[in-house]
Amino acid sequence: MLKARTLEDFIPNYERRATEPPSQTPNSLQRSTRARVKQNTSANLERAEEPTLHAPYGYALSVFYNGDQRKAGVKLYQPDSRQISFWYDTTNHLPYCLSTLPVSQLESVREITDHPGFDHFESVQKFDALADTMRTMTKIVAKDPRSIGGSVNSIRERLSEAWEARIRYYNCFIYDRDLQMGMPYHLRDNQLMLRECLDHTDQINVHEIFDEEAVEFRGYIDRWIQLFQCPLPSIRRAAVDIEVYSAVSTRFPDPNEARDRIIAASIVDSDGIRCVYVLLRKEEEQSTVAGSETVQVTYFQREEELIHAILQILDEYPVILTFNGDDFDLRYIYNRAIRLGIPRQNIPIILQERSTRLSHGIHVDLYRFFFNRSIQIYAFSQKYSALTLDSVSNALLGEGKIKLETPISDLSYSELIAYCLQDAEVTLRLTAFDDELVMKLIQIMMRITSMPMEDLTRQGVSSWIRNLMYKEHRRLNYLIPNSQNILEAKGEATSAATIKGKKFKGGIVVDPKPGVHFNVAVLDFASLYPSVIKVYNLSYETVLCSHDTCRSNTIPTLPHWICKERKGLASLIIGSLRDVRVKLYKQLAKKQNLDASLRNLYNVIQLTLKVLLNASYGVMGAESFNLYCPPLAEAVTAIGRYAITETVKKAEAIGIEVLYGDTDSVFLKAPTTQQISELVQWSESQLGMELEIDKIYRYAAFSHLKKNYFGVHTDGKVDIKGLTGKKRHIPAFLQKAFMDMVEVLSQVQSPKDFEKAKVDVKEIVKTCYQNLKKKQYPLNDLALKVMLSKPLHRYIKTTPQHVKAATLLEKAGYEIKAGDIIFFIKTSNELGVKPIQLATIRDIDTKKYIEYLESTFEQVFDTLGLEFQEILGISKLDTFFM
DNA sequence: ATCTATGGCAAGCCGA
DNA sequence: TCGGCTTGCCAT
Repeated sequence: MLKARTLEDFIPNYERRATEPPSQTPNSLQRSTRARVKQNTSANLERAEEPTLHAPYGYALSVFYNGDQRKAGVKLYQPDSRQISFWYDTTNHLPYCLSTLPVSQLESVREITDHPGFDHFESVQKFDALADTMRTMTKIVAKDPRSIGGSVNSIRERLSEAWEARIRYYNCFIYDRDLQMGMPYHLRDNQLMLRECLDHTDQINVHEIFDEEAVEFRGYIDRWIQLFQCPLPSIRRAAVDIEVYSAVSTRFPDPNEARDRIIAASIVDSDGIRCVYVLLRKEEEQSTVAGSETVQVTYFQREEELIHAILQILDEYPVILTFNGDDFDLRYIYNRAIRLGIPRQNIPIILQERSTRLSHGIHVDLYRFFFNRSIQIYAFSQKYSALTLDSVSNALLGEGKIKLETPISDLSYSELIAYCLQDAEVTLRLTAFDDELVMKLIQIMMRITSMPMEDLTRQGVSSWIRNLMYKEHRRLNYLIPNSQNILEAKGEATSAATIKGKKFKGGIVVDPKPGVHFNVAVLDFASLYPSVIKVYNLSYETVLCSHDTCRSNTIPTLPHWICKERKGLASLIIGSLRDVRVKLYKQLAKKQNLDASLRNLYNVIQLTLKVLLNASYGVMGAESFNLYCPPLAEAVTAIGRYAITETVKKAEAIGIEVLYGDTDSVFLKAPTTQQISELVQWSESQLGMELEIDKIYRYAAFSHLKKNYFGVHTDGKVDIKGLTGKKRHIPAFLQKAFMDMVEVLSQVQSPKDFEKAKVDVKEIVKTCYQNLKKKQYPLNDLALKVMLSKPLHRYIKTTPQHVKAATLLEKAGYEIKAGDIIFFIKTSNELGVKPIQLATIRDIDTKKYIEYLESTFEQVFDTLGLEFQEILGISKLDTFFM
């Protein structure tokens, strides 16, 4: 149980200091007093009542440092007033770093004691996990964060060795005060107090599910459940989008220059308010298009007025959503406002190097959030690949941007209004669909990682996991090691990677048995790597630990040993998160007797955990991760390889044919129920890991290639893995023909159905071939679509075809940047390619396309016993002379 | 200032 | 012409 240290036990952090002198901040949750951008009549936005003392709680969304007050501040979202309120630190927390030198010695270092920001020294005890010993260290406390680090004269630059000196101050504050981001707090005597809130815990029988676990582990489980069972507020928010006049339509307006006028802005909020502000571009012009019942349109004669109206909106909402507002919309608004002479202090926007923030509310740039690879892959199963508002919204909402035929600057007012409004509309809806899935995901992830909303939505998984781990270090009084300390103590990886250039060996892929197989069971380990980390007590401090007595506790195939004396932090954290996901929330999400909205919530929780867990092993092997530990990463994969090879051996030993396997799965040919359950039980008892049935294929087809197969579920749904026909970059006509074939194959019930299916497939390919020869496909369907992963000039070693095409585009005056998807066709001219914008149907190289058709279908024909050439009734020579 | 990992395939580039 | 290498996309 959690009784040893409950959430309340951490609150005295605040109470203990209640006797200290009151700060200059008033004793209440206060609203920002900067109401300088006064309400404009153009927008009919309801303004909530001033918060009263009877609405005394708010959800911690963000923490920042206020330089004037020299204090950390917290932005809280009050569900009652639906506004942001501010709380400033009353605990006198100060920035610091640590040194191994004793106070007595440091006192004579004048470079530090004379530093204008120096405050005092404190002798502290810290647990050094790498050495498994307590250490006496000196806390060097400063008056402000910049005195610790961030300038050339900072204290950390004057020390030969500084510890915990590169942690942002507001994060340090969060860790030390155990602030639970995303959780509700109320105020008592100007102290922040965590608000009690456990919803629906009666449905969770924690004791039963996690009965066998050790006390330490149970503590983690209980803490996670407390975070997840607390209600999530629906946050009042508005999406904002602007349009800028542009004289040259292919040029993107420069947000740093902000030379051109802002001609429209749209605001769509979570209460259904939809407004568009439009600039009248000719003197004395009258508004030409009226609003409607659902859209309020306001016309402005002067751009300054329009900008003031936007600034008011930015200051009004607790959360402002944009799509690429960091780099464009908010940056443009700021610079344009400056250019028009609006005083800096009247602009509630804070420009930073890579992000743009708001002084009052919280700016969430959804582009940054959806750009996150883990979010793309694990939360949204790679449903979108191009990182544009149009692509993301089409994939997730089934609705995209309005297609434009004319440049923005030539649109009529009504067209401009519709276009601009749609952008804000879909931006808001990206956070609203599926019962606010994205907002919930963000809030849950904030609770797990203790990160402010702005940082969480902008930073990647390594920073999420770093925050999670750091906070745990501080909670347990562990010294946070420097990257270099870990590397010195643990060394590099010892296993040789299969792929040249990689640092260590990864997962195993079992050679597939080619052919069509009926009744295939796919078994896999539920979150293999997190399970390995949990079961084998893996963490940077437990791998190759300092105890001689642990050296006998080795792991398969590696010389590494694992600590037997102490539980590893990563093992406890990742292991408990894994268990909470697999044993609790995945089950709850499936429980039919629960209310649909509750099931949905539980599903978001398990999805959020999935996102985090899937990245948890990867960061351990990433040099950029602050707790980078190569022996740990390779220990994880080595144990993973052991688990899967032993499983294959065991399956074969009990008479099951293993058709294929990849990293954490085995594909079994027609196993009996009894065989499966024997294997599952063996895994549980011998490996300590849960092997489960992932899916059953009516039939699956393999070629001789790894990571290339398709399987048809019992309900006819088809999985296609790795086959070219499914890849994003191949021409649409091929994708279409391939999907037609898949449809035919999904109908196959038994071996005898294949004869009919083969006839249909032949027909599909034949039609495709004839259309190609007759050049009957539109150019668009023939384009290859390849992403430019870096700027053109960075392609040094080779010049791939999409780079060739992009270069032609650039010469033709198009702006080309990294991340763009280049559409090009294969041509018979010397270069071999042309960007689609510059090509006509006459340019296409028919022979090349027939080759693509062949290679794409050949992957499947291999397994079905079909011949491409034979289908077309032509010889190789024919294709050659075409 | 920012960045999860390795294994595997198709296609094309490019130097020997 | 061959084979190693680069690139992009995908599997897990």
